[in-house]
Amino acid sequence: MAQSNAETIQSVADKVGVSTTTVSRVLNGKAETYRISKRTEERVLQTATEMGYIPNQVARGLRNKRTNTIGLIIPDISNPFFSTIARNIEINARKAGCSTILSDSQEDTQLEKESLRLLQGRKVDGLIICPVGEVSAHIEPVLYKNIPLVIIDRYFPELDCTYVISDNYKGAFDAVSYLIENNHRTIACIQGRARTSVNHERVQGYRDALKKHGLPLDESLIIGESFGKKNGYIGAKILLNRTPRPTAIFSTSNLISLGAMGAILEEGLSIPDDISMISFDDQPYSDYLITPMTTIAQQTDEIGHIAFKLLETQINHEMNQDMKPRIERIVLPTKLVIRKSVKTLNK
Amino acid sequence: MAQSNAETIQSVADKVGVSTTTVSRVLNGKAETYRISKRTEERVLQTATEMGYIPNQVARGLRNKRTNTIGLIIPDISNPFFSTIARNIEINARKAGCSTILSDSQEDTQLEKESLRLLQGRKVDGLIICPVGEVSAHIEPVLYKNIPLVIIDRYFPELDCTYVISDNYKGAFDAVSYLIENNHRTIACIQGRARTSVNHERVQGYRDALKKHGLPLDESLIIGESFGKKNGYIGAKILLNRTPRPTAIFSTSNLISLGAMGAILEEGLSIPDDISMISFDDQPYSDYLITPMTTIAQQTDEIGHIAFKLLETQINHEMNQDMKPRIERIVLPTKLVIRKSVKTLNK
DNA sequence: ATGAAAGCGCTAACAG
DNA sequence: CTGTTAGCGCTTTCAT
Repeated sequence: MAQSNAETIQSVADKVGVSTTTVSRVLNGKAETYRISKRTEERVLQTATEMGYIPNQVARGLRNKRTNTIGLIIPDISNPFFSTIARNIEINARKAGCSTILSDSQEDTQLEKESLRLLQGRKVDGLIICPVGEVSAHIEPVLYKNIPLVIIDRYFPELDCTYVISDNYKGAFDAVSYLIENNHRTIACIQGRARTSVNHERVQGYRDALKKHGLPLDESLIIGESFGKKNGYIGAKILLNRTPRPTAIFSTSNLISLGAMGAILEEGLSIPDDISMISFDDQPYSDYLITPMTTIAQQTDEIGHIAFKLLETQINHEMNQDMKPRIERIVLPTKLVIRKSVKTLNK
Repeated sequence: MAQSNAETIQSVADKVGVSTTTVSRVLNGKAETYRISKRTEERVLQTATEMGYIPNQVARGLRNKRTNTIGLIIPDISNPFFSTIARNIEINARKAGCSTILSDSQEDTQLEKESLRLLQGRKVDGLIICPVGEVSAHIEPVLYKNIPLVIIDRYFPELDCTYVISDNYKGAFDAVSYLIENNHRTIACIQGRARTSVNHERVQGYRDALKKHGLPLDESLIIGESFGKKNGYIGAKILLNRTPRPTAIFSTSNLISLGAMGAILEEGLSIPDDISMISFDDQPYSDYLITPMTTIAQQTDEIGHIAFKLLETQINHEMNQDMKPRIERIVLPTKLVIRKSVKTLNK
């Protein structure tokens, strides 16, 4: 290994002239418990520092059956929505003395499955997964094995598992209601990956908002198949060439919106004069877009923070052989951030 | 551990009725080498699969002195510039059978130092660091210990170490030259974190472009102290209230630009009519900003890809006790992406 | 107040 | 063609 000549507890013990047991005890702060003399303790501590001794966590992990490591599976870490969550998870994990192994599933269930196996092999103490989200069968075994697990962003109704998500239904409902209140009647929806909870709930919020306000539902106004930029572009292209053209687009992700903006500009149209837009996911740049974007903001910081705390709880229960902590289902409220991308139409 | 009751190589061996050695050999694809009977091989393989056996990588790591793990230290994983790089590193690492331990240093040298220690304790096979970048003393020991290391984005002239960076000097030089060619004469520069190579070179590119075109250098037009959004806001605020007002701002990062845009809008000014802007870092949204931003694009995908490949080379040399591979200094060209944020002034 | 020895799960040297 | 044994670096039981 790169660090093959690294110091070991043995080399420290040799230098001080004590046993490895003593060194281990001192280094783990158990000098008191084992009534090790102050003098010995100090010498061990000092020698370890002098030698630049760094405990081998791999060996500790093997021995202790606890690696102080968590696994994090994310569909696309380059998406700022996910990277913000990842950041918060990592920062909280580290504060708790945990390292984070990152795995980008590239929105591919097969890769997600492999990651799961990989991380189990690495004996992570727990897992936080933002699943691709169409199927959950490969995640069930994790549950059976009692590996602490928290799911974020996309959940599975059929899976009895702690999760932290946004209130996607209400977020969408609020967004579309806002469009309707501004007298929009032909409202399109560019959806993301079908058969994910996130998409399902956002589209359901869209449907129900129309219904609640007594508007007809035109299924052909719901279009799209992924949360990516390209899908937004294609979706908007199609929608813009419909007659009558929708007066507003509800976009179910930040990247979809970017793609849709591309299409709208390309068609020589402007937001909100020719078409209004409202988008899921607030971003640092939302204020500075050609038309400052009215968005549904999610509490990304909180998602990461809460997810780790819940995982930590599970891990501690597991280690202490306590009975399993209760399954938590955290749904965080979203917030409508009104900017300039929605025009008030005449009645 | 969460997975305390997981299958081991022993339980597989027991079930098949062979020794652990045989199981290990089969599972590591060495059945041929050790001339293990086809029948035994098949039974081992099948039994392992049936039992859902997953090799314990912690134990393997300890035994093999190779963990198939790399450490990645990044100053802010929520910044899309870094998260794109991280994504490419993770994807390439995984292809090579390596897991990535992520550490967010939060632009804090002290945390970076701690991460370094942590990752060494975890016996990573190699490290990719995007350093905070002001000092390098804490990184030197890594080099002494012959731990494979690749530095990205920000490097240290005094450190004899492989790195992958962008041609920041030329990028900045090109950007400012472009402004000058468009007849700008009072050009401000909002800089990032002082005493980082990235900042130094970008500012130097700025200076030299002015010089080359025979323009005077006004030090008071160089302002700022971090790569963050807030710094951009403050910097622009100050610059806009100068008389005469600069006609253009060269912004040294994507986040600085966002902050600067905020200040410009707040002052009721418009880009590029009242003030031109050119910014380092191309982003998916650059096209859709209030004024589509003219940028210096870096090859973020390549940075991650190359960094991992170079690290892999070092790791393999290290493992084979070959002589050390040569230190590589990769400087990737940047590209000027012209959009609408720079106005051509009258001569 | 301290140490010897066993063992976490795995691989490799050596032995047949 | 297969198995026995030692040992990676650490913690902990048991012993003194």
